[in-house]
Amino acid sequence: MARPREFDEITVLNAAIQCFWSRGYEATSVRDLAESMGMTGASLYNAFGDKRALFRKSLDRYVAQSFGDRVERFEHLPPRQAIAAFFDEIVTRSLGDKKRKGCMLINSAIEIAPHDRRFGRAIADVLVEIEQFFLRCARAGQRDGTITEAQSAEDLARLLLSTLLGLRVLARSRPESDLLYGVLRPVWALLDQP
Amino acid sequence: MARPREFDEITVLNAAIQCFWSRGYEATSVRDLAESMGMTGASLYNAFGDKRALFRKSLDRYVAQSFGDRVERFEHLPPRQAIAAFFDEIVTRSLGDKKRKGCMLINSAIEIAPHDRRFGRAIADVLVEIEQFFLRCARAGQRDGTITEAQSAEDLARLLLSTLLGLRVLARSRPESDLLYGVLRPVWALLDQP
DNA sequence: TGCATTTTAGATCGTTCGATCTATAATTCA
DNA sequence: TGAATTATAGATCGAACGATCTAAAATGCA
Repeated sequence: MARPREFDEITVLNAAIQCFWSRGYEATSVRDLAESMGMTGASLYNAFGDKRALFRKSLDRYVAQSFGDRVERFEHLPPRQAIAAFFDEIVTRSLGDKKRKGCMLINSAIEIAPHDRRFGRAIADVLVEIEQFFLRCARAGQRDGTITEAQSAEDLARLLLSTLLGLRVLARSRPESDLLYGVLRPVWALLDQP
Repeated sequence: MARPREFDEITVLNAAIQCFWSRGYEATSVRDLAESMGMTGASLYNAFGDKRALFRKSLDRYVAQSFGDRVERFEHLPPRQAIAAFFDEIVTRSLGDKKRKGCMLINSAIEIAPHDRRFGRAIADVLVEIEQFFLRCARAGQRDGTITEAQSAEDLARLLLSTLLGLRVLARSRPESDLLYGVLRPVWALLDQP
């Protein structure tokens, strides 16, 4: 039919993710994006619409890759272990995050969710998905006796979600091992209490 | 000596805080600021230096007003009550925050701390101050028997700091009463365990 | 009352922003 | 092979950006 694209959509989208992830939405210019993606501005607009649409596509892909993949890898573990593995990976990645990019989802929740209804809804929906992952773990753990029943599974899931967000923010400004593991120790004590 | 200023520094700084607080640093233009502060761009630059210096002054004043004032009001309470009052106020304010501005300190920790060494250090220092407030409360509560000794005061302070950040992020995208109080219930259970 | 000093208002600096235009190159289908 | 379609490159659009300049206005001190 027509001339084929010279770029690979996945490759250039990964480049866009890196831009938005490390600098945020406002501070990333279309010229930054075009250069990093190895294409001209015209091609970028032709392929993705506008800056906002490209950001949306980048964020969707980021979420699918990071959170979706993590759930997939851990969900089949024994529930108490799944929670531990999930947070261990978060802390390990945070401590190794030299550029302090943090989590693109949470960065976006702060920077643009409150100013854009569509993004706000999309991001809130992902937070609900994460909460529900924790809820499934908490319920299964309560059933098999590895997680306390002193607190409702719903509240435990809420605490774990809040802890995830707290760790991510903390790591962006104080990526200290003692601090991050220190946050988790009381949480583990709570999950494990009789 | 010279012509006196026509503006009140506190008044215009409060206006600047509102701008940066609701829109963030990058998305706030100097023209936005000048109009909200009721002065011309020239006066703004003459009085505050540049946009970055104005942001710094706004953030310092915000921190002194919000966190400093809160510590002052709660620090003399019985320690367990001080912690409860602190978080009750956070949740109440978050639920009543129609414009979802969140916390300017935490928004800044995400948006600019990683990209600016001076800001990063300043913001990290405030997070340390907050942690130390929680640490003083935890230690005093352990002494008077109102807070568990099953966890170290240091770890309890870290958990409370993380919970504060988590609640603030959560509230910005899902300001739901059940969710925020649900995060806190297991934390209270942890503090109160024998 | 003039001189020195500072703040004001308004225009404007050069740069960069997101976005688009034109023209050319590359492909499929008839 | 020619017509139709789409992607490319490079120039460029008007608007907005942070920041500055000039000149007028307002003060204290001599």
